[in-house]
This record gives sequence, C-alpha cells and structure tokens, in this order.
Amino acid sequence: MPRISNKKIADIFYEIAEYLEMEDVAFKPRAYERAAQVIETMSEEAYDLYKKDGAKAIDAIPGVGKGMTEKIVELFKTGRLKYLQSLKKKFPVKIREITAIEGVGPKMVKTLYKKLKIKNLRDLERAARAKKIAKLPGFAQKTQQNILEGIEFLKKAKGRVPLGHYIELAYAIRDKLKKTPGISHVEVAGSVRRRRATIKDFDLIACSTQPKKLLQKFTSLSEVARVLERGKNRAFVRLKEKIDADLLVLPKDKYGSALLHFTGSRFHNIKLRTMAKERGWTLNEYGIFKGKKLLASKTEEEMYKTLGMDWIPPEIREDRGEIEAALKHKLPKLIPYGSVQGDLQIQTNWTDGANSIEEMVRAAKKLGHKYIAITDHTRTLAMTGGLDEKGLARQAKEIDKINKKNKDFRIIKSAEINILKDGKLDINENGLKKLEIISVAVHSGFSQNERVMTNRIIKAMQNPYVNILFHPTGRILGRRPEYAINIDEIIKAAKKFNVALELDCYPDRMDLKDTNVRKAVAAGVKIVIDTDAHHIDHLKYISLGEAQARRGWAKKSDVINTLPVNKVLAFFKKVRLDKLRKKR
DNA sequence: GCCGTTTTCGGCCCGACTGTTTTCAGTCG
Repeated sequence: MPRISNKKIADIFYEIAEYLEMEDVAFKPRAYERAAQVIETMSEEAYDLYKKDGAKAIDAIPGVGKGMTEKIVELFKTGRLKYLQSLKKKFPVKIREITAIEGVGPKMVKTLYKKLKIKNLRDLERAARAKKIAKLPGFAQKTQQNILEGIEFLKKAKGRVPLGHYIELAYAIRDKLKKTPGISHVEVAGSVRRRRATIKDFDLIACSTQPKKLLQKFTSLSEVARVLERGKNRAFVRLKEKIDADLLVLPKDKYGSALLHFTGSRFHNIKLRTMAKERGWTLNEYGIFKGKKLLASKTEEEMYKTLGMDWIPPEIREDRGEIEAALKHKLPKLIPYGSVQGDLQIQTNWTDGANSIEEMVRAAKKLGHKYIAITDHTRTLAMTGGLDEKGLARQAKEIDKINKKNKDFRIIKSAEINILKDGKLDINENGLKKLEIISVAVHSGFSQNERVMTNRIIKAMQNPYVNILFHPTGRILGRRPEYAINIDEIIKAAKKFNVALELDCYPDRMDLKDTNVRKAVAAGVKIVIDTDAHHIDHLKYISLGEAQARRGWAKKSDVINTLPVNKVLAFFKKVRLDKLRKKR
C-alpha cells in the first residue's frame, strides 16, 4: 500500500478544488480546500491513522466526510484517484502551475485551454510572447502583460518562505509607515501576526484620516519593486525581496474589525462570520452589524466580546477549537513572550558554528538569557569535525574556565549527540556521564522506513542518560520533508522515558511544528525551545520558538527552559537518576 | 462535499480592486 503523505493528499484536494472552480461548481471547492488545509497541517499522518483505525479515523478528520474519506482510502489502496483522473481527462491542464500566477485563476485557465490549448506554464508563456492572449475575449493587452510579468516573478519566487527570514522586513515597513500624517494605527496582520512558520506575503492594516497619502507613501517605499493594485483604501505591492505586501487603510474607529479581518486565518474568519450570521448579524472588516446598526468595530476585544467570547491570541486563530474554547472562557494561558531564560542548543566553532563559546555567551547575555547549553556535534558527524569523548572533555575544561569569569551567567555542558542507524549513541557512557544535559538527534539514514526510524529514535530515548530529542522530525522547510516517523509513538515514548522534545526554532526548521507541539503538550510531554544557533545572529530567533509554542497551545509550565538554570539542571539530573535506578 | 444546542436537508463569509466592461466576472485575501 503506497504511503501517501498528508502533503500529497492536500495537493490533490487543492487541485480538485481548482478543477471544480473551473467548472463553476458551487461550495464543493471550499469543502476541498478546507479539508486540504486541515490535512496539510495536522499533526499525524493520515496514512498512520488509516492503518491503525481504518476509514473511520479518516472520517473523523474535521472537514472530511464520507465522500473524501472514500477518496483518501482509494489513494492509500491504489496510489491513484479515479475522480481526479476524470477531471484531468476533461481538462488535461496543469492547473495549479498556471494559477500560481498572481491574478490568474481557474476561469482564465479554462478559457486559455479552450481557445488556445494552453496546458502548462510553458505553453502560456509562449502564447503570451506571441501576443495571442490579448486577442482572446475577456483578455486584453494588460492581462497579457500581467501574465508575462507574473511568470517572470514565479521563476524567481519561492512560494511560501520561512517567517524568520522576513519578519524583520515586515515590521520595518510598518515602522516606516508610522510617521505618515493622519495615521493613528498601523499593524502587521495576516500569517505574520499569527506567526505561522511559513508565510506567503505581508498583510498590513492601518487607520488614517488621510488614506490617499498613506497609500501613496506605501506604494513608493524604497522596498517596493512594483505596484500590483491601488484603490481607495487598499494597495498591493511586490517588494524587491521577492515577496508581496498588502495594505488596507480604514478609519480609526474600524481598527478592531480591520485587524481581525486581515489577521485571519481565513477559516477562523469564516467561523466567526457564520456565528454572526446565525444571530442575524453581519461581520466584515467594518464591524459587526445588526441591520445598519454598528455593534462593534473599535477593538478586537470588543468584536470578540460582542460574539460572546474572550479575545483570542492571533497565534491560535486557525479554527482548531479556539473559538469553542473562547466561548466557554476556557482558552489556555499561552506561554508569554520573553519567558525563555536560556537557549539549550548552540553550536560553536568547536564544530560547525561560526563563533567561539565566549562570543555566544556575550550575545546570549545581551539578549537577556541567563544560561546557554553548548551542544556541539559529536564524533560521527565528521563533516562538522564532531567531538569525541576526549574533545568533549577538552571543551568542558574551557567551559569551566569561562563559567568562572561569568558570575551571573551559566554555560551548561551538553552536546548534540548523534543517533546512529541502530539507535545507539556515538558517545560512550563515560562521556555521557560528564555532560549535564544530554541531547540527541538524527543526522543520517533519513530514508529509513517509518518502522525502522521510529524504533531507532525510541531506542535512543530509552537510554537513561538521554534528556532531549532535538528537531524531532528533521524537516527543513522548502528543502526536506520530515523523515518517516510515527509522531504519536515518539510522543508516547517521550512521556514514558521522560525525554523532552525540542521545538527547534531556527527559521528553516521550526520543528516540532505547531500541531505536534499541541499533541506533545496534551500528552504531558515537556518542551524545550532552542534556536540551534550556529552564529551569534541566530540567538534572536528564540521569540519565533515562543510564538510557535503558543501556536501549539503551550503554557509556560510546559516549557522547561522557562525555568532558572538551577531548576533546569535539577530537573534533568533527577530524570537521569530516576531512569538509572529503574534500569537496575 | 460538509455539517448540525434550530437541522440528516438546506444551507454554505464578505468586500475591494482590476480589466474589460456599459453593469460585471474573476481574483484575491
């Protein structure tokens, strides 16, 4: 049975949604999109659910009913989907490839295919260059030009990008707009405000008495490469950094409704609007209305309160139960920003890091950290010059020396120990004993099958010395998928063997992902938030980790390194002693 | 195609902007 990934199922459902959109089918496209989005971001693989509990487990996925369950099961059984094949037969078009162009949707694809037999991006580019597009009914010069420019952009753009590489730019743009006359509010909304691990564009909202002036300033910022849209209260630009930015400007008393609208997520908004509708109200970016009467718009708190619920932190606005919790006044108290007191994964120039231990210490202190763990790679990671037992001992001496010089700061002796293919560690027991925190990670054999990989990691976690599993699923955003592991079993083992799971918040990793954090936390597994810094400039990413922990509904008490250093060390020491005692 | 403290049938979020139009369809968020 082919192991079809969630990503693959989601891609197929998105594709179906576009084909149905093309045929003007009502409502179904959104049903498929909604299901695709849920499957794409859920914590466990649908395939694992199916193997364990059969079709009923698939049917239990929110947004997936009888029809889609059948289709998913067919994919698992045959690796194919007859329904998609029949859609493709009718319109043999690479629809998602073409609709990736900004401003080109399913309806245009249909015309392009019917009139010019355009099936993919290459056909489209050729037709546009030959000036054939402008002659089509409903198309003209401008559309043809937009298509050509859109194709050029697509060639350079990378799709969704890691938040951490762009977040500073988003806020820099916000800050530039702050000084515009007439402005009362300006804020970054959208997936940046929700702190999704990857983003597609920037959504900004502002309130101003002079929207024209503000939009003028926005579209003429030095960061802007091209203006895509510009209306009375909205503009859409393409930045030189190969990412788009959207600005919505409304009057001051609409700040709350505008911010809510532009923060999303889409499905969070849809649920709120449906709730408003059930009461005979309407909800839009201008407020909540009963007929023409305005019920709320000034602040988000007021908006939520009018709907009978508590204010919901943006990080969890994904329609994953937060609305129901807010209605019952039972939202979790999410870990506050600034809670993490020390970073427990840092590489230095002893292996593949760029800076010395002392440089890392200085940078960490500047950030307000009270401690860091030095976690250079170990022996078998040869390309990084991994340390063996002797190397670790030499490094320990160096750490002792620096610790003596720093009274108000503590360096913890640790390592990122390699889990070998059979689940053994590449540092012997004597070496392990000398470390204060023992963290382990997989760095090879990524293609092992799920059973082998899962057992391998669980075997490592059983080792009584092991405290933390680093970047548990191994994903690199946009480059490498998670390795095949059964995250449920990993979480169960983490609980059983008292091993913390890392939320590695280097922007390209963000691993554990939000939905896995939520599962781990629900299972009572402890989390640590680390940057995996290889350079002093990486330490600042810790707030991205806090953001993602919030997205996983984590509380401060779920995260070990919110504790002061003595408690952190005591915690791990106790775990080790308990495990050694049990072993005997 | 999904879903249900009104429901297993009858609903399904809402508005701005563009381009090609003479009142709107398509796209986007």
